Amino acid sequence: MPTSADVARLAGVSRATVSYVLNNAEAVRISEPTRRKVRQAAEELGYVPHAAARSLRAGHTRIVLLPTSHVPIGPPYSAFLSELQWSLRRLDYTVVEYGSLGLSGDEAARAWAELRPVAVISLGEIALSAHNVATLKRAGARAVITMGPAGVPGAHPLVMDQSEVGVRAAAHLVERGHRRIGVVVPEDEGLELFSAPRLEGARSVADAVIEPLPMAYSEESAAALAARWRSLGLGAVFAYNDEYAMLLMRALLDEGLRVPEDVAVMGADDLLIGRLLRPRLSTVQIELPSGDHLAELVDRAVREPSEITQRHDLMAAVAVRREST
Amino acid sequence: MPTSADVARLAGVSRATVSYVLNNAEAVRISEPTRRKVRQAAEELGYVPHAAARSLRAGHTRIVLLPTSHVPIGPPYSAFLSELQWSLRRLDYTVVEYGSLGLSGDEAARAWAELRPVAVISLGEIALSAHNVATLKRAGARAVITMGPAGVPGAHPLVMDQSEVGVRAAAHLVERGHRRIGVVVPEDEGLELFSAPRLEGARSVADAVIEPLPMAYSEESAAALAARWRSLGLGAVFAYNDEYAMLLMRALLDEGLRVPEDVAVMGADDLLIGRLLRPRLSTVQIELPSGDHLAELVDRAVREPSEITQRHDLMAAVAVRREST
DNA sequence: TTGAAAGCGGTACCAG
DNA sequence: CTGGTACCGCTTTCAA
Repeated sequence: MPTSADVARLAGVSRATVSYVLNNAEAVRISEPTRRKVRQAAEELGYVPHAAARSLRAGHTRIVLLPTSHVPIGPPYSAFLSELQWSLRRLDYTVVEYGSLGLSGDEAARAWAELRPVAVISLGEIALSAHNVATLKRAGARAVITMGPAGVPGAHPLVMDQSEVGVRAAAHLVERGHRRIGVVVPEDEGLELFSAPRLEGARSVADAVIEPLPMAYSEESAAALAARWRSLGLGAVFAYNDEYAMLLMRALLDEGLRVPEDVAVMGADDLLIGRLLRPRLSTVQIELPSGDHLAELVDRAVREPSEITQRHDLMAAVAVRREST
Repeated sequence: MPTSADVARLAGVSRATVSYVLNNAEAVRISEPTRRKVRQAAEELGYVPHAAARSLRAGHTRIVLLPTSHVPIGPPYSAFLSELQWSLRRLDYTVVEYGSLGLSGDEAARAWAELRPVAVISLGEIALSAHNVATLKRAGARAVITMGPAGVPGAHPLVMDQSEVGVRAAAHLVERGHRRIGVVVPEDEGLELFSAPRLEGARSVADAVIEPLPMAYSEESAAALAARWRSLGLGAVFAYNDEYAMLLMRALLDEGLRVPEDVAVMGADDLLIGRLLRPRLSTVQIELPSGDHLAELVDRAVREPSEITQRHDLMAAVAVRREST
């Protein structure tokens, strides 16, 4: 691969001049003929600058690190994430997805710090300590953003509190006269990040008696749960999200139960599949900020780290009654 | 941030020794007391090596670049992708997601090359020319893998040919006695990468007369299509994937049509939602390789670029009859 | 067994 | 307006 020295040689100028021309340096005036020579030489050689060398010299990168677990977190969140990536890209950041499953907070912080990211956006898969945040900051991170339920000292808290979803669901069911409420908890690994707070949220609602119901994402598991439904004595169920809710509702209907007369069913995330069956599924609708919005927040934090410190609440949840409750 | 020089100073040794100790260099024998001193100094300072500096010196990176468009490509593919990322991470690669929407092949190749990735895995959002592949190779890419339907000269072709899905669907419907077949084509932007080959595949089936039917991912659009269904004179429909199929089937049932008597409905991707309605949805099941498998392929290509050159076929598709056809 | 020093590719200061 | 040069942090010969 040709370097800037090769370009300089071919153009008959110095490396400094090459750098000035190719970066459109404002501070320095370069004559038009020279500019042309340099550009043409670069073109001819197929010169491409070396990002690592540049950021080594600059002392900072444009990397935004996004730790990922490989969990199917559901359409609204993955849409949000990909929008976020896209928006960051437009602001000229380089998004690095760092699979961090199984790493401790210390290990993760160290591994991330090696890349000297200018910002880290953690969804909460990894529990970061204040010390970990400090490590990242020392390594050049101008913003460490956590999106879990808990705030971490030193980090910018952008709260995405899933417990609110559980609260809305349970409150809605209580309002409609139910006391004993089942809450489906996915057995599938990795989903606790979402399911645990949702369960806790439901538990926190006054007058509700909550019964956790483990269930896997399969027809068989749903059928098994439906088969023993009558013995549970539950008049209502909040099923983690719309997919689990639909799976369970289908099984309950097959079992001969009437929805909502015998059992009220509530989902979450307001997915389109909730409208495929009759009765239509009641759900908890979630309002996520746009990826653009968060990207701008990150950008501002990077440019002016001191400015943004207060806690931002990112998520709103509201119950939507359809026909299943 | 402390550098290796700081560690050296604190430990009372040279930078070279620090490097040897921290990288467990085999070629050099360092006394145990020295090792301890160095390790402790590094620990004490919270030293974290600088990845960019290291790879600048080494002359190569461990970056695998994954261009992304921000399109909802559906569960089986996104599961495959996240599994792939995870497997690459385990092989000690750094996965960089590069949002490349709207870039031309030339622009994309240039932007990617700046990072000097050791491998590029393109899903086919960007049409790469042989020249672009050459640019990437010159920039240090030991493997350029394309997963679209078409092979690119110089790249390792890993074929994921979506047209096979259309072929299977149409063939299944023809086999069951249908001639005039509607094919739902999503209006949603970005999905042509999948939908166009699926349509073409269906078109290629002998004895089938194909009618493309644009439809958006919404109840309204499905209802509108269902409302004019009787006037279309189609006995069967292949609906891009299970989600569109379910949306349409729901609308057709609401319209008073019987499935499969009046109209046979076929989906693709074998999603769980296909089993929520009655009749259960017939579908084209797709067999994707495991992320592990592809990651190993990439790894082998990186280590021995010459070895792998023949075209790998990654995807198998097979029609699964349930009750809707 | 350890240290000195060169150099990876760019950028930006200071001279001329 | 352009060139020389020091330096970013790390690895790796080569000498001592």
